[in-house]
Amino acid sequence: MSTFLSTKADDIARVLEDEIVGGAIAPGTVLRQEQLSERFEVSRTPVREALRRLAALGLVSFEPNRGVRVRSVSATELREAHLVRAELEALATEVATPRMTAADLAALDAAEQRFSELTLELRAQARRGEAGESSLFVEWMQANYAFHDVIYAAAEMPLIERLAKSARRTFIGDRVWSARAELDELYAKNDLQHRAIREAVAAGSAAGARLLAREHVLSSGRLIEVVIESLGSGGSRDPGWGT
Amino acid sequence: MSTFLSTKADDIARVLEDEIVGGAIAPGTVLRQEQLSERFEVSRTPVREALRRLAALGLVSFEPNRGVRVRSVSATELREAHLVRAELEALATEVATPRMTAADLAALDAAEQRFSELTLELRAQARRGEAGESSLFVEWMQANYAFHDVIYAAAEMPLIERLAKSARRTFIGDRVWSARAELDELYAKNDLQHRAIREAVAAGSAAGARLLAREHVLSSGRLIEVVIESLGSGGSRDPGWGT
DNA sequence: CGTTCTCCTTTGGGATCCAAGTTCGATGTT
DNA sequence: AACATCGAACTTGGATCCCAAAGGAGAACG
Repeated sequence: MSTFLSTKADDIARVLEDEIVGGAIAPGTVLRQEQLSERFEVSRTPVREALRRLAALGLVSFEPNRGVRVRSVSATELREAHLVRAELEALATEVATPRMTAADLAALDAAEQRFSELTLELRAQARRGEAGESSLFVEWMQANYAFHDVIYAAAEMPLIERLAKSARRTFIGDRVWSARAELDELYAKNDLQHRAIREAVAAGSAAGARLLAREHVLSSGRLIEVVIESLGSGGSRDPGWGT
Repeated sequence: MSTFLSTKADDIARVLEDEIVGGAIAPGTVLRQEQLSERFEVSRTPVREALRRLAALGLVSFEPNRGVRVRSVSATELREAHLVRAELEALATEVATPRMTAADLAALDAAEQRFSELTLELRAQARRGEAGESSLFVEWMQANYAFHDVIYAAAEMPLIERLAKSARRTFIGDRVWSARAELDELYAKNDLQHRAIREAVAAGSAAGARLLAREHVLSSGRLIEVVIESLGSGGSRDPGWGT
């Protein structure tokens, strides 16, 4: 009955990690050690350990004697991340297909339904040409991830799961993007691809599911690029580099 | 004229990283903070930061209040790592092919020649049934990696390079393995595959090179499994888990 | 208008110190 | 002999205080 142990450094790292990948902390932000130690009510020691971990994960970059900066992802990095994710998800999907249980399939359906609903909302907004609230977009992305998570879980490949998830970054933050009507068909396509994957998995076609997953990730990469582009010059500069 | 800056934590992390992936520090070893701080002549503070980084890279596992342990890779983890590497290298090779310059190709040839020589040595040893010195095996693996590194460099995909390299672990350490004659053909095959990849790249066949790279990594994964197996019960226990 | 030269902030790191968790051997019990 | 218990000796996680050195923002100066 050991109370689930964890060090403060780990706790802090987890919180910051969520905030960074979730976009709550904007790329380019400089993280001050003292400020963090106040916020988490700890000394600088565990804070610095947590920051080291984030640096190793590639989320922040250490600039010796200058501080730690939240890395921003450039367009090319984003493209590369999607290429990588496409391959990894393709593999995970292939492996997962023959392993899917009825329960897994049900979970997949639930995730897909949620995703489908959010997609409809998003499309409605896009068609009306409203300035989108990014919160909806973020929710949509998370529902998307939830769908893929079911597959990862079924694949039972911890390494691949870790790597693929580390290639997921919210690059949107809390910026508002002006939804353009042309996005509508891209959203619709995304949803259809999920269904196709679902059916291929249900049919037990590992090879088919694999190809579909690959295409899906690539195409969702293109979607992201269009969205980013539609953000205008919202991208923060800095060819962030570091540890 | 900034003298190339780096923190002690980073230096320590790099050294330990090399020693762990290179097998100089055996899996399962517990790293004592005080001992490390003596060795590197620093206080415990930067040592702990370095360890956090290694933990984030998955090289060691933190066990709160117990210390850090060098993770050992299980057979299934090894298999997974090779599956992942196969996909990533396939992608990298595909991307690299149209980008290869004459200089890159020359570098590839040089790496291949070195690899080829070591392969011959290794095969001779294996055929004679001698107990192999693991140093030769390690050298051979490194030459192998050098070959692939040329391709990574040409692909210019930093993320993929980082991920793929993190999936490389020397699992052999400095244990001695009894080379078995049956390994001979596997070694030979490995070398032939390198040549095939080289030729496909030279011919500018991205798709061909991709397929060859994938097959090659998978087959070299099988080779590793056989070698490991031939090590007998040399594997250290511990379903290493952690941060 | 460009160049130094301050002063201030922040970081990297050392030295102590302490509470809490772990290890392990000694002891006692059945 | 097998087992449970207890208490020291180690280690770790972390706090605190300290200090040198590296940037950064202005001010002073040419």
